[in-house]
Amino acid sequence: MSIVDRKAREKEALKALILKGAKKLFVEKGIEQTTIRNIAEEINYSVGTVYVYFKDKNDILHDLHTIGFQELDSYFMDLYTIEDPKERLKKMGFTYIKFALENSEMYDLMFNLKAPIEFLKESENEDWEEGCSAFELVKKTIEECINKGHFKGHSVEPLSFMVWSLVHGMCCLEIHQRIKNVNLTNPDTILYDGYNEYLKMIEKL
Amino acid sequence: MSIVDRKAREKEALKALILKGAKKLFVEKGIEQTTIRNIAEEINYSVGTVYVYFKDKNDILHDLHTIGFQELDSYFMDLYTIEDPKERLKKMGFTYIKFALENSEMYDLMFNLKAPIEFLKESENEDWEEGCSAFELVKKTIEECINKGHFKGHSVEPLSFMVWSLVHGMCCLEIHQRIKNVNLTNPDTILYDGYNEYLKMIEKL
DNA sequence: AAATAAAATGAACGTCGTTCATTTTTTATT
DNA sequence: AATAAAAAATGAACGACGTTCATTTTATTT
Repeated sequence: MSIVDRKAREKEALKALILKGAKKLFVEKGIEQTTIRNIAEEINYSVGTVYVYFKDKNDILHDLHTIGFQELDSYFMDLYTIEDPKERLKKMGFTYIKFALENSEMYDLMFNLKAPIEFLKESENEDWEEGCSAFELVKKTIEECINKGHFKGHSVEPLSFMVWSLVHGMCCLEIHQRIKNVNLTNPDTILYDGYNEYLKMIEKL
Repeated sequence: MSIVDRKAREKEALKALILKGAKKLFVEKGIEQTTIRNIAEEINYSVGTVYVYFKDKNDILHDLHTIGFQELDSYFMDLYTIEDPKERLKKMGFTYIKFALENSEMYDLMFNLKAPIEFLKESENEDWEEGCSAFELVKKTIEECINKGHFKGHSVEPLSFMVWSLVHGMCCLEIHQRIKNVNLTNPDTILYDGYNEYLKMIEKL
């Protein structure tokens, strides 16, 4: 079975190569501007080959969105050492924003674009695993806070949704260039200033 | 000059007709799925005619995004009768979410899509007027709250940005189908529940 | 009625995602 | 080692996209 195994490995390797090339172009020139032909050319394969390994463009985008969540997880790694849940929640917001700014195309793909969700529907997949586990992390942290006596009068899920929305909203306004085009007294620090308001808010909850 | 005037009126009328047809199709089948050919067919004109009245697709999208802000303004009308600024801020969040849910394609165009911002850049326009005046409304309301003694320790602009981000984030997660695909105990009421957390938070600030 | 100006047209261009008959390469059999 | 069978890779071709512009149609002026 060694040949069969090698074939399987090679298939995986080429699939990974396509994804690697796609991601490079996404970061370089944006998702919208990246075509299947670009990707094929980037890795020196024909257009048809891409379609041997991926059903369609949504398939590629879905796989890349999964990779994005793995990268977000790696950003979150440092958080696990923080004992105090409230401190962890604060830092989580910072890390989340940091990820979004440093990987804006991937962030858009993960949380805004239709492609990954459409792919889930087409493949009749149960639910959005990547989003689920990410949200679980927020919920778990907030639940710990509540267990420690914080956030009196709040419910875990709705509050988690609100906190997620808050940082997500800041990231979206930033990467979609909606805040730098609004007249601000300090446009360069607004994200940092907004995050500080978030910290103050957490303390008051 | 009556003929010149009539010609000008007719030009405006046809431009409005194109925008009307475009908006109808946007709502019906989504912005991504709407083509210039569709729009031309919808209003019984040729493709070329659309390009006589609009520079390109971004031009149409920018004009529609402006119309969207006018519609958002009409949603906000009721708010002006509310004397208490904190009450107004609360209702503003509700109205904002209501608009986003009832006009999700327009909302996406106004606050997420690249087209309107790209059009601004190409036309070397000063800044994003529509976004500015909308943000001014939030800032003004929050400033009134601060003047009345609320939100101690917070600054107007950063807090305005945070509040905007909060409701914007909830709207984005909803219209991009990211919350209904996350395992929730009450997926149907999460937006309402999240908004209630927002109300509680406002009270604690 | 003829000449001029303005408006509308749709064929054509290059590019997109996608398909699939064909070719090339690899593996299995004799 | 030669041949047959299977697997992998290919790229021309299709329909649709945004966009352009020489041409035709309509409206206005002379």
